[in-house]
Amino acid sequence: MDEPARRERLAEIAPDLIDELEAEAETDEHVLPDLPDAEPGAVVMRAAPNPNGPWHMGHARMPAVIGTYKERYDGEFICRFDDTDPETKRPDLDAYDAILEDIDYLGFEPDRVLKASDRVETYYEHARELIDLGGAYTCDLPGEEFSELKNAGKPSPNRDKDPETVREEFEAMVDGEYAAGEMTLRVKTDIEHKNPALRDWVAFRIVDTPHPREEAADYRCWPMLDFQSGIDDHLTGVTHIIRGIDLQDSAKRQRFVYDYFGWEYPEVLHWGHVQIDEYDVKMSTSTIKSLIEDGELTGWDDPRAPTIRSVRRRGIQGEAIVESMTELGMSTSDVDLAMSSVYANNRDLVDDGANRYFLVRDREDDPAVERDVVGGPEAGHPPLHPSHEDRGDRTIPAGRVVVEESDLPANGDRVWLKGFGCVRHVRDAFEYVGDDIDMVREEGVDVVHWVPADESLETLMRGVEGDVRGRAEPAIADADVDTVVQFERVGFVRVDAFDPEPADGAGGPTGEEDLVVYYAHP
RNA sequence: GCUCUGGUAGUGUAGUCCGGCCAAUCAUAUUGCCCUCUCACGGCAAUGACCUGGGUUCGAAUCCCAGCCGGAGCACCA
Repeated sequence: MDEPARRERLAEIAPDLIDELEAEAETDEHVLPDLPDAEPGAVVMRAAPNPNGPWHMGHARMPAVIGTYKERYDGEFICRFDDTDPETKRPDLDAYDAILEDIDYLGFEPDRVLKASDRVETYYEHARELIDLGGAYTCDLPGEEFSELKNAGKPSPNRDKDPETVREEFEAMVDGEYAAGEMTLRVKTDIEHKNPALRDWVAFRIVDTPHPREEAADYRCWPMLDFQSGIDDHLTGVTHIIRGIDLQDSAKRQRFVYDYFGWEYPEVLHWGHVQIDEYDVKMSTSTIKSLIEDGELTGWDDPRAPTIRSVRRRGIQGEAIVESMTELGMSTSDVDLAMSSVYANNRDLVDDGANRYFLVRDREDDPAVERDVVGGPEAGHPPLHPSHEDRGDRTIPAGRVVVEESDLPANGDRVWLKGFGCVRHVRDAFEYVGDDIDMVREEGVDVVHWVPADESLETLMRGVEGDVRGRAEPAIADADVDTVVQFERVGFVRVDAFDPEPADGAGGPTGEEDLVVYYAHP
C-alpha cells in the first residue's frame, strides 16, 4: 500500500486520526521556533547589513530566517543598509546591489530597501528632540578619558550642561565645525549602571572622511549604530529584531532612548556565530577581500571562498542554503554548519534534473591512462538519467579510450565500461568480451566510467579543494551553460563555460580548456 | 576586572518554562546490507549525547547550589 492509498484507507476507518496526522505533519515542517508575540500579518523584520562587500555564507542566515518567518507570518521584510561609517567600515558602492542579488539568489525579495545614509536628517531631528528631553549631551572628552571616568562610575563634566548649550554644540557638530574626535553627542543613561557597557554611550561622532555615496558625501556628523538602528527600527515599525550575540547589549542601550521617547521596544532574538567547516579560508569579508586583491583567490566566486557567490557558481541552490540555515535554529550559542548538510539538501533539489555524463580525471596520484579497445561496438550508449529513460541515451565513441588508473584492472582481468560493455585488459589493450550483464551482477566485474581519447573535451573542474583537470565525454557539449549535471562516480557539477577565457589569479582556466565546470559535491 | 549569555550524539536540533509518557526526537554524518551497468536517488539496519559534583524528590536532561568550560560586550566599528 503506497502513501496516498494508506491515507485513504485510514480516512475510512479512523477519520479523526487523519486530522491528527496532518496537524503533526504541519508542525514538523516548522524547524524554526515560533516568534514571541507574533500576529500573522503584523510582523515586521529587518536585515541590516553593512554594505562592505558581497556576502559570505554566514550572512545567509539573516535573510534565510527572516524570509522564512515572513512567509510563515505573512510579514514584512525590510533590508536596511546600515552604512553610517564612511571610514572604518567604509561602504563599498558595488556591495549594495551585490547583497540584494545575494538575497534574491536565496529566494527572497525585501519588501522595502532603505539606506541609513539617506536618512541622516531624520537622525538629527531625533537627536534634537532627545536633547530637548534632556536625554543627551555634547561631550568633548577624548574617548580614553571618558572611558576611565565611566569605568569608575564617574560622570563626564559635560553631563549637566544646559540643553541650550548642548543644542548649540550639536548644531555645530552638524555644521561641520568640529574635526573628528573633538566632539560627540552622548546619550544620558545611568553612569552608575552595573553594566559598564551601557553607561552614557555615544550617539553621534564626527567623521572627516566623506561618505562614498554622493548623496551623503557632505555629512560629517554621523550617528552610531545603536542610535541609528534604534530610531529606524521604531520608525519603520519593526516588531521583531533578530541579530547576533555581538549586539546583545544594543537592545539594553537603545531602551534608554526608547524610554525618553516613550516608545515600546520590539521583541529581540539573538543568535550565536556560525562557523562553517570545509573551508580553509576564514569567513570574513575583509579576509576574503584581501585574498582576492593579492590574487590568492580569483574573485568573490572562487570555489575556495566561503561566499554566497562561490556556492552559487558551484550550482548549489539558494534553497539548499536556506534549509540548512533554518535547521540551525535560533540558539544563542555558537554553531558549526556542516557543509554536508547543505550538500544533502542540494542533492535533493538537483538530482532529478541533473543529467549524467562521464569525466575521467587526470590527477597526479591517479592519472588518466589510454587503452585501445579491440572489438565490440563503435560506441557506448549510457542513459542521460537512470531514473528517466525517456530523456534518451548519450553516444560515446569507443576505439581508443581513457580511464582513471585506479579503475584499470590488472592484466588479464575484466572491467565493465559503463554503457559500452565488458572488456579484458590484455597486453595494454582492452579486448571486448561482451555485453552480458551477468558478468557484473554475478561475477563481480567492476563498472567504471570512461571517455574516448580523441573526441573528449579538455576539462577544468574547479572546487573547494582546488582545480582538477580531466577529459569529459563529447555529449556534454549538449548541456547548457549554468545547468547542473552529474559526472558519474565523481559528483555534481555546474557547467560554467565552454572554451573559457583565461583567468588572471591563481587557479582558474589557462585558456586551453574546452570546458570549465564547478564542483558542487558528491 | 565589570556585565551579559550559553553548555543534549561528529554536526545541527527537539525535549528544559509547567519534573514522571525521555533507557531522550528528527535531520545530517559514518558503517553495513538491499536496489542499481554511478560511490547518485531510493529502501533497511547499526553507531552515537543530557559539562561535572552536590542537593531537593518516590522520581531530575528538566528545579536549586557550587564548580568547570565556551561565547559576547565594556569603541568617536557594524
